[in-house]
Amino acid sequence: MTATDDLIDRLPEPPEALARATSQAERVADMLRVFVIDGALAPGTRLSEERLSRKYGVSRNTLREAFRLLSRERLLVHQMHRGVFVSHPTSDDVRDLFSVRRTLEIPAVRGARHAPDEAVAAVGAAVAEGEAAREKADWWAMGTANMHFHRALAGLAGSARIDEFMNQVLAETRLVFHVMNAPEQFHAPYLDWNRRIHLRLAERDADGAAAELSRYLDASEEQLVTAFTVMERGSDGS
Amino acid sequence: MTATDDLIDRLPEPPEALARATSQAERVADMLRVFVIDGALAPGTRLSEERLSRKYGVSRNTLREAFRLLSRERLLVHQMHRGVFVSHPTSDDVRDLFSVRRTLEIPAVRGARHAPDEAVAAVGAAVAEGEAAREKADWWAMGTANMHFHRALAGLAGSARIDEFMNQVLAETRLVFHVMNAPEQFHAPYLDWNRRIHLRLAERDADGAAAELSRYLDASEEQLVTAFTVMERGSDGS
DNA sequence: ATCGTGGGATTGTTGAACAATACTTCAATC
DNA sequence: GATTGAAGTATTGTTCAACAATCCCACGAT
Repeated sequence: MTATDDLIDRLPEPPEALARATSQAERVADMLRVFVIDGALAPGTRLSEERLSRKYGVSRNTLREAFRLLSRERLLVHQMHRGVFVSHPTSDDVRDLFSVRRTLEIPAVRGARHAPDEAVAAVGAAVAEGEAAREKADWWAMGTANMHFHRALAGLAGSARIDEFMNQVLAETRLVFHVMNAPEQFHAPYLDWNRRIHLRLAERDADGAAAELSRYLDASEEQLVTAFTVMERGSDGS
Repeated sequence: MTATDDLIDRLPEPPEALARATSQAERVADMLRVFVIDGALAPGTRLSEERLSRKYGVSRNTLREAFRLLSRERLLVHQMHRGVFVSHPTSDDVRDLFSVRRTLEIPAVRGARHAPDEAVAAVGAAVAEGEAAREKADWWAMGTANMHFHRALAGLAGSARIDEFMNQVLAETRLVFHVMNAPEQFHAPYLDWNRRIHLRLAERDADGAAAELSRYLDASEEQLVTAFTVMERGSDGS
């Protein structure tokens, strides 16, 4: 045990990125994930193995690995011998997604008394991001900011697994907006709500923030579900 | 629209299994999952693609698809150009797992007032299963029953996504017991606690049940983390 | 209009090949 | 004696081509 060893031991922890040089399949999955979330691939679209593998110059096997990853995130659904399709959430899914969000977000906010300041600051940053997007009337960016806001709320829990789960849930929630044609103005009314919630958090009024959030989620779910059922009734060819 | 159509519309919903004839990769994943959870494959073990594919008569490509599935469940970890290994959770993971379980289970129990009777009955069934296992001094079965108990608690929330997430969390929790050598007696003291929680639930005293559960989780985490840190200190060759 | 029955297209799985990377061994060096 | 450097070896990453299994669609028979 020399002095050099001591110094090396005191070096900072390795950045997470070091562990994983990304594989081709993951890169393909990342690309497709963006396509799905951004709506370049509409819900219900079938993803042909042959065409995609030719288009992006990867083998079918690699592509299939990417499909598996995204299926696990519920962004794609895989049907035996039929192929993979972009998920097409139903109103039941919407209800389930909100149920999950209530479960994750509200306890996280309520427990925010013990959350580190940076976590609360992340919430504030997302609010600011949303307001900046509203200035520019950039609806798509507003949706993204809203996602970041709720991700930051869940992040107050300080759990890596919850963070990951929440990411999936939010990605799926975004799909819901693509299923309905009227996507992004939905977020606009909620911006002020976001700011109120952050204000409470900043004052460390966790219960107040949680109560606001609860009402927020109720209202948002209500609005989405009604819009959704109307749409489902309409597109149902009976 | 004939009378026949009417009758067909009224037929029960399709059983979930119908949608998915299982693929080979999924079957392999199912098998490996059991191996990992039951401890036939110790944490840290490397899974050689070549040997496994020869042993089980599947191609490397298929095997790799199975690996991806299990990696997503955190039962295996994949390192580029090194292979996949059975996960080896740390005490940090234990804390995170309990954080998740608190987040999922406690709200589910607290909201159990509106849960259907069958969901509460499932909790009772898991308690009975555990007591039967204790009779026979079958520690492994007791662990399984305890898993079922907590899965049933999370099931009170009535969300498909939470059910799935909880399943993963519990599978991972089971891995934790394999990391420590003294695995299954840990469950024994908690059986009576389980029964108390179910009793409160049956009386629809949701808050009381949630309070009991909260104490349960605190105690269980405390016990596991201490055992774990002792062990980590020991195996750390410094 | 409904029900079989093909043919055509797509996915499921395999096996082999080669490239890229990590591990091991051993000699050279300080 | 311990560390470094440079082989060779083993394993994974990715692609490709082939064939089997299954689904979809269109056509014709009832």
